[in-house]
Parts: sequence; structure tokens; C-alpha cells
Amino acid sequence: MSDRDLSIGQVAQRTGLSVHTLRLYERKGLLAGEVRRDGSGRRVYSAWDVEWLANCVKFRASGMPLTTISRLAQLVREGSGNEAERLELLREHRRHITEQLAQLSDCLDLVNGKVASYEEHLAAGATGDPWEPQPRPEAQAKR
Amino acid sequence: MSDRDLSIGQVAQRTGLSVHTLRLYERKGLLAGEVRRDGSGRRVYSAWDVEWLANCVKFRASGMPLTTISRLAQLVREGSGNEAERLELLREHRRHITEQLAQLSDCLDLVNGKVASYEEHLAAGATGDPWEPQPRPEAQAKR
DNA sequence: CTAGGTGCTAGACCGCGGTCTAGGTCAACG
DNA sequence: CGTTGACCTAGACCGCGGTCTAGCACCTAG
Repeated sequence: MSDRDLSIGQVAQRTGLSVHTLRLYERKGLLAGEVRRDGSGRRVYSAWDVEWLANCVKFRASGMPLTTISRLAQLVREGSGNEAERLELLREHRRHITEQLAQLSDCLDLVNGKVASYEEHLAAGATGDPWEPQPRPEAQAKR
Repeated sequence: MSDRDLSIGQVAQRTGLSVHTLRLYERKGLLAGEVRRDGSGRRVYSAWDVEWLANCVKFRASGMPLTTISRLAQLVREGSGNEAERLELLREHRRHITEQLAQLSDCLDLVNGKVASYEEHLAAGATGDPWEPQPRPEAQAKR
């Protein structure tokens, strides 16, 4: 109907998902708002569907499992009355994200440390030991 | 030998990995430095092994695939001479981490926005529309 | 009319990262 | 002595999230 309606291929292009994945997502109930079909049974996505999918992509990228997205979609599909539950779900995910952020930056510290020490090591011309000086003196048995 | 040597169970406890996973990691070559065995074939982990494993856990948590960790472990096992390659690998992973950080904080923005609007919505007593005002006027055909 | 492109469904297949089982060895305890 | 508990190996199994195939239906261009 609307001139902004899109075919599955077009949606795939602009969401970065494959058409296979789009169909999978639909089967798994990730889409709030049923996908319409044209006369010959082909999917017709509205601009809003695409926006929703873009959000799904972000949710996925931040580690939300498909089942959770599906749950959220269901809540939205059911319409108003369950806002509290949606909010809870979102807060929970936010917690999850901040946890990941903490872990990631922790790991970033580790890697930065290693990178720095290797850069030093290489600049100094292969002097000290490589990784952690590797206190494994197993060859020490000799004498 | 050393008084800080540990059994697989103890290592599991302090790394948070299961004994199954520890054995898996070993099979997949994630461990720099071969694991020793005691008289009856049981694994004996040194304090250094445990440290290494702790790093592995962080690498995993930051999305490094097992094969990559294995590669790194191999380099370390081979001893000095390949520092440049290790450095490259670490830099690459750092890039990966910062990418993830960006994505995550992007998604965090999204979620924060949603949470805020739902909080508002609920505080105001169920007025406006829930998610994105959902411009899907499909019930509009009536009249 | 035919060929190419895009879409449809149902269902098989895949890689990853674990997790668990069967069947056995070993050491310590009561 | 028998039992318990921690460990061993080899290999099966699992959930997740995709990805791909077969076989078919359309539509449009040449």
C-alpha cells in the first residue's frame, strides 16, 4: 500500500540480514505486527517493520537471545496494558548490557597491557621474555 | 611439584570453567605450556596455567573464538621469535573489542531511550502509545 | 513463448561452544 | 575389605543462530 512498503529482498539489504534470516525471525515471532502479504503471497514490509527490525538487530548485537526478542515482540503485538512488563524486560537487558560493557573494558585493559608490553619488547629488540615471563622453569632440571 | 599446583577440580573452581570445559580447552590446544600429569595420569596445573586460563576466560568473554585463542597459545608455546605475530593478533582483537564497545553503547542508548519513555508513559498513567507510536493504522478501514 | 529474477514453504544442514555419559583407574576412609 | 569421590578417555549429545536446498509460483522482459 504505502509507497514505502518493501519486499523481503529490499529489507534484507537495508537491515543487513539475509532473506533467510528474515523469514526465520518471522517464524520465531520476532516481528511485532504481522507481516502483510501481497496478492501472490509475498511479504510486504512497512517502514515501521523495518525500524523494528533495525532495533532487533541492535538487540541481537547486544546479546539478547531470539526468544527474548520474541517475547518483547509479543508484548508489543498484544498492545497496551503490559507496559510494565516491557519496561522490566528492557531494564533487565540494560543490566545485561552494562555488565558486558564492564567485562569488555576489563578485557580491553588486559589486551592493552599485552599490546603495550609486546610493542616495548619488539622495540627493545627481543630482550625479555614474551608473554608473562612464563615462570615455568621446566628445563631447569639440568644441573 | 610446586605447592601451588592444582588439580583439575580446583582449577575449575577458581576459573569458573567446568572440568569438562577445561579438558575441552586442552584438546583444542588453548593451553600454552603442556599440562603435566601426576603418577596416575591426572592433570596437574601450575599457578601459571591458571593465570593463562583466566586470560582465556577474558578472551572468550570478549568474543575471541576458541580457534584464535588456540593460535595464540600455539605461538606462546613455540617460544620467542613470533612476537610480531602475537602482537598483530592482539591488536586485531583489540579492534574487535572496541567495535563491540561501540555497538554496545549504541544499543545502550536505544534501550535507555525506551526505558525512559516507558517510565514516563507509566508515570503519566497509560496515555500515549507504547513502543514507537506504531504508525500501523490498520484498523482505520472502518469508516 | 521462454528465460531470469524474485519470492514462497518445509525441512535439512552447519559451526560453535559446551555438556554429559559410559566405563574404567586410583587413593583414602572406615 | 568395600565404598566413596575425584579423576581419566572417547565419543555422543545439545541449544543456538543461522544458512541452504528442493521444488514450486509468479512476473516481467525479450
